[in-house]
Amino acid sequence: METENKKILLVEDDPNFGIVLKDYLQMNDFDVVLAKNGMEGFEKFKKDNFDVCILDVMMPYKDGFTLAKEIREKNENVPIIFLTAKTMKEDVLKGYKAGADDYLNKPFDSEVLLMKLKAILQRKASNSLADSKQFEFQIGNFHLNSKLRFLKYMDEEPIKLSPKENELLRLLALHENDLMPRELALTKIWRDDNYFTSRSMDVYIAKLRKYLKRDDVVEIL
Amino acid sequence: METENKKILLVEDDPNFGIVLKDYLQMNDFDVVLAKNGMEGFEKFKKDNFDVCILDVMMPYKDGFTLAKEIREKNENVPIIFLTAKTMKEDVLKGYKAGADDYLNKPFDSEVLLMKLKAILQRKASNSLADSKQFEFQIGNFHLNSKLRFLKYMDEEPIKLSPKENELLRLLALHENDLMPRELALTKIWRDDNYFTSRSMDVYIAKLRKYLKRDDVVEIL
DNA sequence: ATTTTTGTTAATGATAGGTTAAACGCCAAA
DNA sequence: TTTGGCGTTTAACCTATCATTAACAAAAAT
Repeated sequence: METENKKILLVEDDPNFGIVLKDYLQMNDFDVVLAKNGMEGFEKFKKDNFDVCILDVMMPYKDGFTLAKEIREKNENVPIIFLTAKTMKEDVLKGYKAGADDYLNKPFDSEVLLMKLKAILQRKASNSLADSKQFEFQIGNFHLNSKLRFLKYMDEEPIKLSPKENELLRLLALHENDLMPRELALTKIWRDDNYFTSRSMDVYIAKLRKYLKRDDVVEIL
Repeated sequence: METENKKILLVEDDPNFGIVLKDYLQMNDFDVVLAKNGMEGFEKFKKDNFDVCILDVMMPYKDGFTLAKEIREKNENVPIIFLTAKTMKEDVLKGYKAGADDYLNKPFDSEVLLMKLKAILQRKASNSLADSKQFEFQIGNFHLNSKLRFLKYMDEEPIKLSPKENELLRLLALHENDLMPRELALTKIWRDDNYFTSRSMDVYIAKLRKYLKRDDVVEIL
C-alpha cells in the first residue's frame, strides 16, 4: 500500500523510554522524529510538517507546556498529546489550556496510545479538505488536472498520468517560466536524492517531454 | 448575542452521581439531559440533538459500548466520552473501536471533565463543515436513497443495499466527479485503515460496480 | 580526450487493486 | 440447540500499472 505514513514529533527527555516508544510507533507505521528536549523539539517542529505531536511534560530547560504554546503559535491545528508523569490535576488543566488534544498518564499502555492516535488522526482526516493548494494548471494548450491526474490537449482525449508523472508535472507547472532545481523535485517527490532516484526522474522527464512535444513548451533544468 | 448553550446527553445509572454531575455541568452553562440507562439514553438521543454524549460504561441492560454503537449508527459525528470504572485496557480499546472521542477513569476531577468538554467542542466547532446531511442522490440513471438503503435504476425494482454498501456508495456520491481518497472511506466507514479493511473495501467496490454497470458511471481511484 | 552528466527506450519486478469464492460471525426462526 | 440467511471479512488468484533499473546514445564538462 502506498499511503503516506503519518509523521509524529515525539519529545521525550528520557532517552531509553524515548527510543523504545519511537521504535514501537515506527513498528506501527508511523514516521517518528525524536527530540530530547523542548528546544530541540521546537527546532525540529519548525523544520518539518507533523501530523501529531507527543510531548513529555517534565523536561529540563523547556517543559512540555511552554513548548506546546510555541507550537500553537506556529500551528494552531496540529494535535498535541501530553505525557504526564502522574495524575496531577494542575498539569492536566494546564495542558488543556495550552491547547492539548489529549493527555496520557505514565505509565500508559502502548496500545491505548495507538488508539488515541488513530482516533485523533481520524478526526483530523475527516476535516482536512481545506489545504487550499493548486491542482489545476493551464500549460500552453494543455490542461492539467492534478487531482484526477488528467492531462488534456485541446479537446482530445485526456491522458491519464501516473502518480509520479503527475507530481512532477505539477511541480514543474508551479515553477512555470522559472527553473526548478533538480534537488527540489528529488527531495519533494522522491524524498531522497541519490544516483538512482535521479536517474529515475530523468526517465520521467523524458516521458513528460513526449506528452508535451505537440506544443512549444519546454522544460529546462 | 447570547450564545446557545451546548447540549449534553449524560447516561449514568447511579442516580446520586448522575444528579450531582448533571447539576455541576448545568452550573457551567451546559444543557444536560440525564438518562438512567442505555435504553432510555438511546430514546432521548433520538428525540433530540446533542453536542456531546457522556456515557457510563457499566450499566444494566445496555452497556455504554452498545449504546455508543447505536448512537454512531444514527450520527457518526457526535463526540462520545466514556466514563470507565477504572483503567481497564480492554474497555478503553473497545471504547475507541466503538467510536469514542475520549474516556475518563472514575473517579475523575470535575474540572478535568470540563476541560475535556471544552477541548472537544472547540475541535468540533472548527470543523463543523463535516457532516453533510444529504441522503438522496441521482447517479446517472440511478437513484440512491441512502436513508432507506435503496438503489433504484430507472423504474425497476429497487435493490436493497447492505449497510456498508450503502455508506460507501453514499460517500462516493458525495464526491461525484472527484476522487475520494481511500483512507477517507476507510477511516469514516471502517474506522480503521489496515490491510484487511482495505481489502474488504475493495470487495465492496466490486459489488457496487456490479450494481452500477448498467450505466456509464465509473468509479475511479 | 575522457569522464560525467543527461536523454531515451526497453526490460524487469513489485504491488495495489480487481474479482470470485469460501469462511466467518451474528441473529433469529424453527 | 440447531439451522439457515445475511452481511462482512478473509483468502486466493490474477491483472495491469508503474517505479525502478539497465543499457546505450548524446551532449557537456573537465
